[in-house]
Amino acid sequence: MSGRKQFDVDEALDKSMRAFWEFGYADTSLDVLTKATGLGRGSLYGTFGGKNDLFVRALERYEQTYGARYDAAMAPYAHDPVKAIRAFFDVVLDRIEDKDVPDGCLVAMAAAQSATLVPGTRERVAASLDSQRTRLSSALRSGGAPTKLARELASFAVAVNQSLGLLSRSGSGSRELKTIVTTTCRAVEQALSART
Amino acid sequence: MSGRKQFDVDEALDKSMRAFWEFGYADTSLDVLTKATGLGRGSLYGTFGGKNDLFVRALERYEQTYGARYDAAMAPYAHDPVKAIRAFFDVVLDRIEDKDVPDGCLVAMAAAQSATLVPGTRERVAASLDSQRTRLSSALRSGGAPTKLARELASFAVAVNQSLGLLSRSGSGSRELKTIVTTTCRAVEQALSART
DNA sequence: TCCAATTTAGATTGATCGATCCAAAATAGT
DNA sequence: ACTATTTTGGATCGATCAATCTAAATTGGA
Repeated sequence: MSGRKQFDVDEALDKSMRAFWEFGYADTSLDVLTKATGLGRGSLYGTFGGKNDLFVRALERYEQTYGARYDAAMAPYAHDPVKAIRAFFDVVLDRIEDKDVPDGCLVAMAAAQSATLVPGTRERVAASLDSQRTRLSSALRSGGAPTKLARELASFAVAVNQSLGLLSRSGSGSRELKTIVTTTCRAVEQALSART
Repeated sequence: MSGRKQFDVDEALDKSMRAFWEFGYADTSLDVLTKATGLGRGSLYGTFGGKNDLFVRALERYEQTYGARYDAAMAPYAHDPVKAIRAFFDVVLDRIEDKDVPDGCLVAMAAAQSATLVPGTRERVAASLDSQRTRLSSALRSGGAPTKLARELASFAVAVNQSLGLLSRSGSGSRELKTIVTTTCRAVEQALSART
């Protein structure tokens, strides 16, 4: 081998992301990572740094990938906040039902494990949650919701979203998750309409 | 020492519960447990069996302790479902603010770590979530909600409750948690009133 | 064609894990 | 007072962890 990488870095990152997503940080051993990517330890360390660096990269990739999907799904409903929220949750439900990808949500997983992550990484996860709040909040505001209410409802929706990721891990069926989403969207709708 | 235990079994269980609650299953090593309880490994194994047995006992203790508080708090509102739900969440918020006890929720923690628990324990956690759903559902029904709606709203409230435990772990302040609870209670209220 | 540069896979290291084991300690019953 | 019984704390075991290191492999440039 030579001065050229023998593997696709992006593909390796994607496979690492799925491994972390499936098993969480602590239980994704380097053995799991080498098997998932097909690479040796040397290649992983040389390319990404340590395990935590790789995890942060995976988080970023996750945020980027699904952040783009959220934006795309919500874009058509810039002045219909309820539909925007519904579109947001539909992306989430689709992802949870997607057989090609692990259950749950990488960010929810990371949040639940905050206490045992490498110190700096905890803030990284919190930032990820915050960016989600911001996304939803601005979607609601662009639909006419007052700032304070938009923030409250965004907070609320992010909370529900986290629990969807968590519940789908502990045996809840997609029917139950859908019911929760429907209830949530109704709540948002009524909160907004009560306001006008 | 002799045929009599030299320590209070219940106290040791309580301290173990708090350790699991704070660090989660995987990151509560036997070293942590021995330090938390002040006992040696021999005593822990002799009294409780292995680590997983102790964890299950801790889960049961948690469920029993807070289950009783939920019941007590909701009892006065047998025919006011909205107030009952609010009382439920007030217990949760009180617990989260309680300085004597770790952040978050042991069940939420366990649910998030389902994938890496000893196989039989996962079902135990799911059962715990289910008992919470049942509790809320019957409180709603006794307040006059139709069965199906009661189940839906109970599911919804359990989901929000899980996320409170999760968010409090990843840096959300109690103000944000309170807002989420308020939004949730409003949602329940409106869902119930829309029904009549 | 051959060497320098770089990647790679696997061996290795020190630490930590859950679990087991054992000798010392201490009381209850005789 | 003495012995049998049980508890106790620490030593120890094999396994696994993240991380480092090394030698072989490979190809681009001279």
